[in-house]
Amino acid sequence: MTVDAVVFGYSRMDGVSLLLIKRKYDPFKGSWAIPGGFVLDDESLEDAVERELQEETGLRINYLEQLYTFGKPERDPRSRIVSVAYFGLVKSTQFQKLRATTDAEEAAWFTFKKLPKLAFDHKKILNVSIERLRGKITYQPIGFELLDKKFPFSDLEHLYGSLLGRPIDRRNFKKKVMSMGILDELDEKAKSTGAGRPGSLFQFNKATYDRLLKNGMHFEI
Amino acid sequence: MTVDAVVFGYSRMDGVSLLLIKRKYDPFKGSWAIPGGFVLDDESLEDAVERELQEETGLRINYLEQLYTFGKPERDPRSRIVSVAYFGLVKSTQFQKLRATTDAEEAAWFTFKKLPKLAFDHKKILNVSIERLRGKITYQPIGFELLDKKFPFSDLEHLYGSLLGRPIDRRNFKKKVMSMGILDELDEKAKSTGAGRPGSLFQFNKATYDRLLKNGMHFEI
DNA sequence: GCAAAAGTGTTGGGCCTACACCCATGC
DNA sequence: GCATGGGTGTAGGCCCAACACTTTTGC
Repeated sequence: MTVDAVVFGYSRMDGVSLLLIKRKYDPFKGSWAIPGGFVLDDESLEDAVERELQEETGLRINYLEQLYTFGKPERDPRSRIVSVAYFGLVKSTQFQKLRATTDAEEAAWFTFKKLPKLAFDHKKILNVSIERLRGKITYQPIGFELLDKKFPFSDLEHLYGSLLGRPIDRRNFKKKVMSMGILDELDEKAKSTGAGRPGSLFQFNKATYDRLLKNGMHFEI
Repeated sequence: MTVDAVVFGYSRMDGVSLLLIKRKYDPFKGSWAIPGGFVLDDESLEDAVERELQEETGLRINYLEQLYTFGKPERDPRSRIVSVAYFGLVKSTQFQKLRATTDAEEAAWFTFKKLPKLAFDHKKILNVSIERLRGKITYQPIGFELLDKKFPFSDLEHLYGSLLGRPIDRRNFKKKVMSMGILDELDEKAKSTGAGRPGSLFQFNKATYDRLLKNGMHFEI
């Protein structure tokens, strides 16, 4: 029994990126792989994921959900190993921090366009994750988990645009999101990035979202 | 490592029902439980589910997908056992057939209103399944997997009505489903049930559905 | 003929899409 | 002042929800 964690991060520069580690031991020593490892006898699957991520990358994730369990008898060359894959998101602020420790020579972020070859069946696991992420952002407000606590509206727009792979109409998108009433507009402007007019900062209001959910509200982009 | 299979069936009489077995051995000997068992060393998780179902109930399922993996250390009193739960649907024709064999004294269908107390954490597994089923029928055409190959339109309507727990407008529902173009109307009438006018029979056209999917069609009820 | 279920259209309102110009800032 | 990105409103069309009477069958 192992757990693996497909962790996504986001930055305005690079768009959505994937967290990988370089394997320090055989099999696949030196290959890039999704972080993960064996589940201890007395820990839950979620605890195992968070422990492994902490050990291998030093990152603390912000959102975690179970993705899928991969159990083909031949998926690991050592022996029969079933892996429960999780799907995680980190806030943009955490995006830079990375620390290499005992189980991995290195950990790094990769954009989808510059992915290295992955160990085991991790490419397959990644594909399932990307599909899940793409699907899920349209009916659950998980996009906010990738942004800072306070963010300019254009960050959200760029995130959705890059994930959905199609241009988004700025006016319509903002109208739709704001009409849900789950974003608070702050009395604060983003600091200028050197070009263009700074926008207001926004903040996801989870309390309001939960309340609206209970009353039958339906998030959809 | 075990697998468990939450299997749903449907009949016009009883609505949606759940397949359970009576446990023949400890722990929970004599309790009703979701069918399942240990995964063999050289078989895939899916093969294990189908084998266990065949052994315990004699039923062959028509639709199977992975649901969730339950791995709390304390979920099984014997030892640390992680269970991959699957979610299955059987056609209405298969609904009656049941055979009790080696691992279970008995196997039977239960409606949600008459559920017995379940072994292990199976109640929790069931709840996740029901949620998945309710959610999924609105955006994937899995409802047809519960009906016969040929069915009167009202069966589909009753199925959706009972799963969604709200009345369905017959005219609007039929308009919507038929406009997707994934149902063929046959030159054949349902045999009379003793009351009311018999309706035409319909058949789900998977080939058409797959073709439309590729072209970006979006199933939604 | 009566009870039970199947079949069938229209309309009004709301929502979604398409679309372009001005504003604030840094250099 | 110019380049860059932020902010904003409207109109037309489409889709969806609401709604009731007639037809066929068994008894």
